[in-house]
Amino acid sequence: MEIPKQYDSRQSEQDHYARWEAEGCFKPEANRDPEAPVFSIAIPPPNVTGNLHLGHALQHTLMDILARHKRMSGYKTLWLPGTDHAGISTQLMVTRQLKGEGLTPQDLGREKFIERVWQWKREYGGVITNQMRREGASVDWSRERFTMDAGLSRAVREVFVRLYEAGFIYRGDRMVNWDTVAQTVLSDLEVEKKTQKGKLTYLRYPVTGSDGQEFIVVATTRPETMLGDTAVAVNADDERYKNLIGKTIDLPLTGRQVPIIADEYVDPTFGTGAVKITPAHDPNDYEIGERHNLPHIVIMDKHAHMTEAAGADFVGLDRFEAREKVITRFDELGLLEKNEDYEFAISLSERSKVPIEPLVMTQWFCRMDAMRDKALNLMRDEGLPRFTPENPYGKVYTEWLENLRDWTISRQLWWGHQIPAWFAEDGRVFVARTYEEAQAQAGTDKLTQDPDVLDTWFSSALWSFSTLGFPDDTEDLRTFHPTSVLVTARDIVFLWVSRMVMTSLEFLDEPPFRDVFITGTVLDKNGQRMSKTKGNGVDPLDVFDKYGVDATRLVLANAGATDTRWSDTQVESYRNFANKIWNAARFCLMNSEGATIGYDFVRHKNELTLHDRWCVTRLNKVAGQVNDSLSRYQFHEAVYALYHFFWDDFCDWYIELSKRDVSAPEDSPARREAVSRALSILEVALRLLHPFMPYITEDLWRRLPGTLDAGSTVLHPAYSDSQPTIMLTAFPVADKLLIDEAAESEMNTVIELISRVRTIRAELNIKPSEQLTVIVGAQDANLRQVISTNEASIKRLARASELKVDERLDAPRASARAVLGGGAEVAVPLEGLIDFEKERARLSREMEKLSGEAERGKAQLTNPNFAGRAPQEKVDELKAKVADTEQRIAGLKIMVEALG
RNA sequence: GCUCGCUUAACUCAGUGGUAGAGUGUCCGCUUCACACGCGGGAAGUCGUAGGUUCAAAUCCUACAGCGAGCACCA
Repeated sequence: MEIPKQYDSRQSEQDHYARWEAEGCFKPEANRDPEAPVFSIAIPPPNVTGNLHLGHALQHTLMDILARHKRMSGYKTLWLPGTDHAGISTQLMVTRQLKGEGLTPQDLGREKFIERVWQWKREYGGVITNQMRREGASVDWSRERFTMDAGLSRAVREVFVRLYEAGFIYRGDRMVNWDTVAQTVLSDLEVEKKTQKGKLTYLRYPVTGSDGQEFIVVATTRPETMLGDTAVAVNADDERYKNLIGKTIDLPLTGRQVPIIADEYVDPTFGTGAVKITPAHDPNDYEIGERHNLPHIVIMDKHAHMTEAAGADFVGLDRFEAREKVITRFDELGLLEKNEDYEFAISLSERSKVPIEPLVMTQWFCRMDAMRDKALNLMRDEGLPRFTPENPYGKVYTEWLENLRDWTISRQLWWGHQIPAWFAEDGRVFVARTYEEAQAQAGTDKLTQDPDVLDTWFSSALWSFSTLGFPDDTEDLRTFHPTSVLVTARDIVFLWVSRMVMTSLEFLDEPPFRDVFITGTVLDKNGQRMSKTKGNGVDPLDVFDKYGVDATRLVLANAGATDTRWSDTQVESYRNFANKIWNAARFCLMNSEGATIGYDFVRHKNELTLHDRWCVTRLNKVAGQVNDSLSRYQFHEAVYALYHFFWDDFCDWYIELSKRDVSAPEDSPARREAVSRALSILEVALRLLHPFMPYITEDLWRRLPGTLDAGSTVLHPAYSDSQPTIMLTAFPVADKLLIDEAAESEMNTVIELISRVRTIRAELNIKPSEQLTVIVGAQDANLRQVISTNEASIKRLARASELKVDERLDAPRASARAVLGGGAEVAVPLEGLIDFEKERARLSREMEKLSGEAERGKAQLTNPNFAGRAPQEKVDELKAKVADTEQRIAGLKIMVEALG
């Protein structure tokens, strides 16, 4: 046979993906059953500038498992791929590229710049999608979407116009988060809080008319903003300041007098109980300013440089330089009370990592209250979307929605969806789907479009339906929406998940998905988040190269919703598993002449060996478990069940026991039958494994005899006119006719007997080549029957030349002994090898252990409370267990006596 | 500050109201005709601490400790 001894994952990863794609296996149209149920997933579109990381690989693996499982189960399955235009990061990236050529975006102008971004996208935008092919992702590439393509842009304009017309979208002046590096406004969700060590500076403000004798002291982390103060606020109930309310202070360095006002916001117990108010540069101060009609003095520009309003001494300074200078000046004036160390939370731009500057600006906003309420109702009335894991996501989702504020949707960028609003020369604004429509509305062609673009998440919020053809009423939209499940990372539950729910309810009157699965986070081996800055990231492609895609997928499937520390040893163990699968198949194939798959275990029920019946039972139970686990998104359960079925049941027992028949004479029917059965079980196992390990299963499946024959394939009926591929076979389900409980318990007896003998061998250091005599004593006739019937199996795996079975254990004194369940006893005569003392000690130790168990069991049984209150089933269970244990103890006692 | 999660064998993690499991590692023995990325056998855990509920708690409840996450933050 030309099959190599070791599985080469790279080889099989090369061969199959292109064919699957070319033959249309990923397309829902492959399913020809008009009645087929539908399963659809919209991919969380990765950032087009990005490279694949393990977080993507995790999400994609889980989605692919679900998609392949449903597809094989006969669902018309669509997994729709695509990428996101990622406004800020893409623009920054291309800007950086230009910088290398000594150019700025302004040098190019808007149009040329955007062209340049598209050029960049054409060149590098395919990186991540090609990496997805390597993962084996069964997405329908013919439906790939990009948030900036024509269809999605149209959906964005449509939604914007409708929301504007409904009064949800408005343009207005409000305090916003300004990113001084990216030069754009950001939404609240794009701002991250970080605790930072800094200074809390206490400034003395002289009360007007007190001749520098009376001060009010304020504390601040941003002393430079004092240049824009227009009030000092105190709490009306604060005795210390009550008499000052209504007076003014002389604001140092500015020559201004500003009022002392009373506001509830001020906490008298914190700091000095007096707060400087800078309405133009602080969100809280802004609110207070609104309440008291305070003037705004803008002392900082969009680059965080001081303006002329800050005074001649400060104009042009950076905010941090200004801070130092203010402190110095106060010190010089004797107005610096103190400057103490302080830890506080600072707002940083998620993207630029620089402190956010709160500024009052004219921006576009979206009112969220009405849409929010629909989403909250959906959760309250129908419990949708259903989050897995339920905690904490169901709760934080709801809480976040309840506290939702208006959404800043405009961005001062060039790359993105330009806002469909046009201004006339007189300042009037016209919102329309097209320029022509705006012209018609305005009655003039002297219109300028708003230069701003929309938040990238505005287009992402439409992703579940814009990708399917919205606003047109397409067949795809009718067929595949709502999608079945969303699989995504936890950091975008608010940013994306909640917004998709709101827009979908608003525009389609239905949720975008019923289920949301939130994946865990892949951490480094020390439990740290992987990040570029820390340099602790693991590149999935390296892992694929080293261990194979299939092995990597198993690690990720096993992680599921749980945070997981990445370790090579885990991938390695699954790489070994893949090799195990390879070699099990290799064994079957090496003997496959004249054999075929598709053995009918029901029809040949009476010809089967015990291990056949047992393995088929296990196989069907595992099929049931896998289906059940996947329906609950418990990926790790499915992986566990498959791993242990394949390795322990199929390889360690079934194949080992099949070897006797498989090594029968070449052309004997017994041999062909045995190999056909093994091949058939293997074939079903490969199908069960396929969603998890697509490459190795396809590779091996194609080598099995009979799989590629048009007449005898096991393709799912819905795909009967497709080319044979394991992808389109029927996913196995548990077949009651093939579950044989008696076979399981009989096989357990055989396994226990063999294991006991093996243990004796190992403990007494008997050479594997030594053939033993095994003597069994059992009162139970059925037990004797089972053992006799499987004599050949037992002899083979216990390496025994002789097996004697009788009602009583009749063995020479010089024997090693052990007890089995059901009152059976086993002895292995070992003349000259038995150290009677040691043997007695060994048996006594065993006896002690069992005695302890029996004692505890009996104590429980005699406890009237237990007998009275525990369910009968549990009582019976324990009774049986104690009886068996006592039987074993009795057996051991006799054995010790037999040693003399 | 609030909310949530985690704490089980040396390591990484499953798990369940009824006498503790896996993988890796470790120890012993193996060129057993698919596989040394393997085969057979073994050792190894007061299931974070303290209470409570229960016939029975590692599992449910309460408090505490440690770790982590999210949200909100007071100048």
